[in-house]
Amino acid sequence: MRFPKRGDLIADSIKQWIVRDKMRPGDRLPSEKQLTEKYQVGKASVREALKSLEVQGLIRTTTGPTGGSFIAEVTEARILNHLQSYFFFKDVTATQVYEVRRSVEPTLARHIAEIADAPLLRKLADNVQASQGAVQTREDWQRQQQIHIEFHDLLADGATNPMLCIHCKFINRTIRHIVRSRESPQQRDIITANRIWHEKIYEAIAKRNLNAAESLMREHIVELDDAYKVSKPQLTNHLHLETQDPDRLSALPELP
Amino acid sequence: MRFPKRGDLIADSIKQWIVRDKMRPGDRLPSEKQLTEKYQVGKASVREALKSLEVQGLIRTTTGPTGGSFIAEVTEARILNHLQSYFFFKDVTATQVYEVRRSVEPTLARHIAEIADAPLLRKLADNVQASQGAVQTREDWQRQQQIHIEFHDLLADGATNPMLCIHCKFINRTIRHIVRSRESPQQRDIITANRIWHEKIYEAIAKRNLNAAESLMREHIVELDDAYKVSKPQLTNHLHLETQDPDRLSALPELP
DNA sequence: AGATATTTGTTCGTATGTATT
DNA sequence: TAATACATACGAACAAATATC
Repeated sequence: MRFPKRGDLIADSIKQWIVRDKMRPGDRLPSEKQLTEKYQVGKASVREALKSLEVQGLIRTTTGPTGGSFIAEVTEARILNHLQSYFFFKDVTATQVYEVRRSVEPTLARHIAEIADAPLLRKLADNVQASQGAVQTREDWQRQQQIHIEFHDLLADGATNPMLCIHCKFINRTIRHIVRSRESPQQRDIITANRIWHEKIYEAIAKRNLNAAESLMREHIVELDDAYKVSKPQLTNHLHLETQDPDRLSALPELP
Repeated sequence: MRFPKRGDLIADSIKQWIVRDKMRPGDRLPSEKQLTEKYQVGKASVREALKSLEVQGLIRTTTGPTGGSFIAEVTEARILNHLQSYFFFKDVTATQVYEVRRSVEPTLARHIAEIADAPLLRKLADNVQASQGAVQTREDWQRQQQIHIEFHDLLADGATNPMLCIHCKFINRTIRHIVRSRESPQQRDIITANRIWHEKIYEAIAKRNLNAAESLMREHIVELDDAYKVSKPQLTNHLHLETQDPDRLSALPELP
C-alpha cells in the first residue's frame, strides 16, 4: 500500500485535534454522521478511524441517545496487553526478564519507601501475613507463588511514578507466566526464604529506610534469579484476549 | 455496551488461532470473503476484526492478487507509539523519567559491555568522535544533544535483551521530548562533560569491563539528572501520527 | 506495454440493537 | 409505550492497488 488508508488519515487528524484543542478524557467527539459530513467520506472510513483509536485506547464508544465516542485515558490493562503482543514472537528468556527486574525493582522499593502511606503499608503487611501459611501440597505452592508476586504488584501499584509502575507491572505479569510454565520444584526453602525477604523489605519500607529497601530488594531478586536459573529459560507466551468469556468465542464457527 | 462487538470476538478468535496453530510472521490469513463465510458475518465485522489486529500490529494487509492479511511481528516503532499514547494524559515529570533511567541504563551499559561486537563498537566510536565538535551556536547545542541521545540509542539497539532494549528506547524517546521542550541553557560545560563520560563508557565497554561500564553510566545519569533538575520538570507530550506527511492531513477538511 | 484477474478499500442504502426521554 | 438519537451490522456495488499473462 503506497497511500495511507482514509481511516488512518482521519484517525491521525483526530489525534491532531485532540492535542491541539487540549481535549481531556470524557470529552465528546462528533458523531459518526457528523464526521462523515466534515471529512466528506463514507461511514466505513469513519468507523475504521474510530476503531483504530478505540484499539489504541484513546476513545471509548457507547450506543444510545447520549452515546458516541469519548476521549479516554489509555488503561494500564491495554498497554500491558500491547507489550505482551510485542514480545509474542520475541523469545524472551527468564534470565533476560530477571536482568531487567534486578535493575528496576530495587528502585521501586526505594521509591515506595519514600512515599508509602498508611493504606499501602497495611496492604503490604496483610500480604506478608498471608504468606505465613504452610506449604504442603502443590496447590499450596502455587498459591504462595501468587501471593509472592502480589507483593511485588502492590509495590508497583503504589508507585506515583507511572513509568516505573508500568515497567514493574509488566515484569510481574511476565514472571507470572514464567511461574505458571514451571513445574513446581520441591523447593520449600525458597518459599520460606521469600517470606523472610518480604518481611525485611516491608520493615525497611515502614521505617522509611530507603537504602535498606533498595538493597534488600536487590539481594532478594538476585537470589531468586540464582534459584531458578536451572529451570526452563524459555517463557511460554500467548496473546491476550479482550473477551475472556470462552462461551462467546466457542459460539463462533471453528476455523480450518 | 454489554455484549462485545462481533469484530472483537472475531479478532480474539483469530488470536486464539494464531497461538493454537503456532502461526509465524508471514503466514497468511484467509481472505475477507473466506472469513465472512467461515464466521457467517458481514464484511464490515470481518474488517473491524482485521483493523483491530492491524492496529495492534499483529497483521499487515496488502491488496492485489497475492495480497491479503499476513501475520506480522509487532514492530518496535508501534509499541513505542502505544507507550507514548499511554503516558499522554499521565503528566510524567523529567525527574520521574530519570528515576527509571538511573536504574535501567547502567544495566544496559553492563549488558552491552558483555556482548558488544566489532560493528557496534565501531558505531559507538564514531558517535563519540562526532561529539568532538565545537559548541558555539544554538544549533550546535541542539545537534550535540541529538548526538548524545544517539549514543544511548546505539546502546539500546545493540542489546540482545528485547525487554531491556524497548524500555531504554522509550526512555530515550522521552528524553528527546524533554530536551526539545527545554530552551537551550548556556551550559557548554555540560556538553563537554557528557562527551567525556561517553568516552569513558565507550572505553569500558571496549575493554569488556562490565563493572566499570555500569558504574560509569550510573554516575553519568546521576550527573545529568542533577544538572537539569532546575529546569522545567513537566514534559510536553503529544500523540504520534502514523502518516507523517502533513500534506495529506491538511488535504482533509478542518474540524470545528 | 496492456489486459485481466484477484484482493482489499470505499461507498451507500437499509435494517437492527441499545439506551435515554 | 412510543419516539429519539446514536452505534452496530448486513449486502451489494464500485474503486483502487497489484499481481500475472
